[in-house]
Amino acid sequence: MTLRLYNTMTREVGDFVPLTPGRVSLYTCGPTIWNFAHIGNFRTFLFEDLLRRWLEASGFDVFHIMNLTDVDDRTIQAALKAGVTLREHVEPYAQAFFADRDYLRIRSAHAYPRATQFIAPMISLVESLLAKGVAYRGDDGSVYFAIARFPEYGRLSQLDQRELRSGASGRVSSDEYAKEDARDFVLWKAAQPDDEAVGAAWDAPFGRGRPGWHLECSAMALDLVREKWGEDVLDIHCGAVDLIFPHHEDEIAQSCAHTGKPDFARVWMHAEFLNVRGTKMSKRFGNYTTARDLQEDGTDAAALRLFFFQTHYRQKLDLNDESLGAATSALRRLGDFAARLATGPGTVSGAVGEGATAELEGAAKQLREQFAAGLDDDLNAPRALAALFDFVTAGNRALDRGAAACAPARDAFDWATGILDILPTAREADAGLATWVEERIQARKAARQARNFAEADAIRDELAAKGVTLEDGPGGTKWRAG
RNA sequence: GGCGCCGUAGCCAAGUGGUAAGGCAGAGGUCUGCAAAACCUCUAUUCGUGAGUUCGAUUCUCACCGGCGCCUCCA
Repeated sequence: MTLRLYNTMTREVGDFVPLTPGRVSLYTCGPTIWNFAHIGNFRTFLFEDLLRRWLEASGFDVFHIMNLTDVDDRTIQAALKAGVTLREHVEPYAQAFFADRDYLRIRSAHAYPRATQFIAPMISLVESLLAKGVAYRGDDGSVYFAIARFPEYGRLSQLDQRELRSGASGRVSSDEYAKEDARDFVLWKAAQPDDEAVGAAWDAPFGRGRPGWHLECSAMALDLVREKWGEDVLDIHCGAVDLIFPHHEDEIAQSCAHTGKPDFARVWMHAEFLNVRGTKMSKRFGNYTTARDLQEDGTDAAALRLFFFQTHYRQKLDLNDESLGAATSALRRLGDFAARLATGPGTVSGAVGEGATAELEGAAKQLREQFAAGLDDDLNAPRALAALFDFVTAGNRALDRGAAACAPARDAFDWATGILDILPTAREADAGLATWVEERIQARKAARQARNFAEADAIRDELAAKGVTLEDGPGGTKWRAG
């Protein structure tokens, strides 16, 4: 089986071949830490988390970099408004992002570079581009990249096939007069009073100022990958679809003009948006939910992961009132099965049990194959999940028939659920509640033995009122809260 | 206006040139004192509409309808 990935550059799914066999440099555009990230942002980060995990599960040594954008219009304006320095404003949001990341079980990247920590490499990059003649100093003191001098410009977004309508997005700022061409983008912005006020200006040979947004990714990625492996091309570069143009297009222009290499990244992958009733989730539209909102509502992070993974990453996904609830129900099914597999008998004697155990082992083998086939196919998590649920059904059936919860089944299930990381979060049971529930269960047991079912049902109702569900099984009565 | 994506059961969502995975919800059954969980069965003759290519299309082509995204600092 070979991993195949969709490459935005070629608009095709192809075999993934890293620059150097066995290892992968993965650069993922991170959040701008001017505020809390919303779960639309996290859809992309969760997709990248799965990519990272699957690459590692496939045997690659992955070097994962995620930048944190700490200098841009939004961070500066927010700091200004709050009356603090850029650094002071941004730090709590960086910490909040890490906390959200941990809550959502996203594996930590190996590096979280911030633009302000890489001023020197960015200045070098600008100097290189100036020396090569693809950048110029505008009348306003800013440094711009001259698109006209980089013929390859537009390959990623197929710009050659389209007509740019300036201002069509309605998000264009006004100070565009200093550029030679309206499409040129800024590499280094001449310092403004607002920048100075929050400590967001640095001296450079070509004038005091601050880095443009696109510059940071090129400079940090090249710097870190060179330091790590001595390379100047990334294996995979990810982001959400809105970054294809202009962000990634501009990164390519800067980086390739500098390195002289045909590619900045060998594979470009982009996640689709999370929509809310048809419109993309966005701070601008006010239709957003943050990770901490979900956490406060008691949403299991695993349910959100499951919800996201049930839709392919290149497909728009709509969040509505029912979607998370449905994922929570599905999660419970997985959790119940996990518990059953973990506590079930390890060995069973007798022909019936043995036949069923063989069946369970067969299902486990199929799980491994189907799950891998799904993820190998451009990270088709919905297919992988279908394989997982097929295994749950087959597993329950086999266990019902007396199968032993054998090691091959446990290992395959742990492997698959571990890669997706979608088992319910183990909850710290409230000690007082547990004691009370156990006491009530004993009382009910006594009532049942006395065949006083009215009393037994009353106790069950009493527990249900507290959100406790009972399950009578051969091994006694089990209970579940919430 | 340019470029691109999407439209599959009540809801969410895979998918293939040869006749529709999975999840949620729902119905019936087995088990149970009754439940819960689990298991079994059922729930799209059909994949936005129309036409075309083909022995055959949900899957390819065209048109149309509907939704969405990007078009210079939005994950």
